[in-house]
Amino acid sequence: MNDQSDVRVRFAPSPTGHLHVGGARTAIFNWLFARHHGGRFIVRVEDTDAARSTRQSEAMVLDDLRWLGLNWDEGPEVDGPHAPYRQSQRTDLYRDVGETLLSSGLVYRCFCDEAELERKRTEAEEQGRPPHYDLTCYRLTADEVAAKISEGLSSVLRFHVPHDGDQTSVPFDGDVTIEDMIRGQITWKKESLGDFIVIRSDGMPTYNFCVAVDDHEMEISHVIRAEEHLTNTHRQVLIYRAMSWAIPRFAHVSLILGSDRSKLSKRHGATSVASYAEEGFLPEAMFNYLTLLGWSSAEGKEMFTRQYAVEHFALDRVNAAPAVFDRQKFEWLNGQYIHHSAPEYLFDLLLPNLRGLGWIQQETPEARAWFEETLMLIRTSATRVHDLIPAMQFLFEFDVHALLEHEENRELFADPDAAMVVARLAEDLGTHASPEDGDQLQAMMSRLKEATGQKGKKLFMPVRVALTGSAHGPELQRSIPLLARAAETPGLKPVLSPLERAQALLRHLRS
RNA sequence: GUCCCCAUCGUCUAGGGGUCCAGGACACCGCCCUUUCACGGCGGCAACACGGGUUCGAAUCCCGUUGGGGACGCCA
Repeated sequence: MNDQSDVRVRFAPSPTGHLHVGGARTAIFNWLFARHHGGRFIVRVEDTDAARSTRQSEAMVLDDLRWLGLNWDEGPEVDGPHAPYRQSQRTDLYRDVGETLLSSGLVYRCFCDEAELERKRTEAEEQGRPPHYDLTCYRLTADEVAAKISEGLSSVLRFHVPHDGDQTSVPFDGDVTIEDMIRGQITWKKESLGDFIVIRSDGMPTYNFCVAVDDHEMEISHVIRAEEHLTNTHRQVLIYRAMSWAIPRFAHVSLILGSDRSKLSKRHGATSVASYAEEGFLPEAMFNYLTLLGWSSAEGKEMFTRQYAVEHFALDRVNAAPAVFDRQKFEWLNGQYIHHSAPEYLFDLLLPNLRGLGWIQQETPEARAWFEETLMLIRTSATRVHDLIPAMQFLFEFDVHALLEHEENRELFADPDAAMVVARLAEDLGTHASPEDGDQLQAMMSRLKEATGQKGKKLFMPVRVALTGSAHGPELQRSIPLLARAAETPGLKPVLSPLERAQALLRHLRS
């Protein structure tokens, strides 16, 4: 690690569905670590479980990573010096290492079938023993093994954890100690470790085996991964030792928990990055929030760019305790990003929706400018991107029936004074042009004040409801001009002018 | 059950022997801003799991207890 360019880290997803937030956070920490040290960020697809892995899932996971802004230097679709980066395409490599281990006696053939193993496991558990393999096949003589093979029995390759009493002399010790960069020293005694399968009966390698082989072969310097893999580490270290390979540094990041403090899973609701994207969360906010789940900047900054995180990220500021995923804080952060987003950016995000709703019919410069001004006005009311749509609805839809279905609006116009304000408003809009800026609106309100004798809330509220259809919304000073100009902005859906709105309401109040 | 990890406000966290009757953020409550709703500003509530050590002094170090989580698979 003295030479910073030697940093090589990897994110190793199994392609069995969309990228989950836990995986995303692990990917982010790896990416941050690589970028901070000027190292390489590698993506390796762990698809040795043929039954569950699909190419479609792989594509989804890669899309999710890209959405988060995590680019990889080596991996699928990019390639690199250690290609291929899909484990299913590297099986020859694993088989070779398996053979090597078999010939040196560090791995043995095991003929026990799954049902038998299952039986032994439950038996061991009932007797309060650790559910480790009972070494039946380890004790087989060469002749017995040969006999079983000629019988046509299928077998797996099993790794033997060396113990002191072993007859075969072994070149390494079964006790394992690592210096985890987040958790410090962690030790496993060989007595607590069981022999484990390295190559399945169908010839496919198991997770713990290919991880070790690939991390070595790909020259991974730091293995940064979730804590659920912590207890696998001893197996991988044993494989490194058996092969006399240099052992990488490990850093086990704590788990992300649901509100009940168990590992975050589907039953806690949305857990995939894609589902949050669909819900209207911004990639910048997701990146920021996930980074904050376990890491904190020395300055205590809570909102930051990717660049800031790259500059300040360090593993020694990563918390060893698990973190509960707090949707409320995530929503707050997302809201902050939206409140500060450039209207141009929001407009581009929303464009497909606006087209779908018919609110924009032609993408004219005028329509674009009008929307940007609108978004500037309403962006502070949203916590998710899609909240912006209902916030703009009053500009495009006006329905007197719906308006009067609201109790508070009915009560408002039951007051003759309020109804009278609407009448004067309609008159004013009929004789003067609709106010197209704040000054004109102010002038109109002054005239209305004089004509009605009303002021304050009793003047503004009837006007607000009459023109926007609701007692709540952004400031009138800017909303009304926007509404007035919408009617004459090319490219927008044709909308009712302020005058038409006031007249429509008036007709209803009188009937 | 066995092994491993973890333990500061409800949640995310700062803190790593004295500067801590513990700081920030979200949420919540109040006030201000405001013709409404938001935004924003200000303030409030709220935590060192427990018990033993070590030390002049412990949220910080050690041991234990309790609690939580994870792993124990021919899944990854």
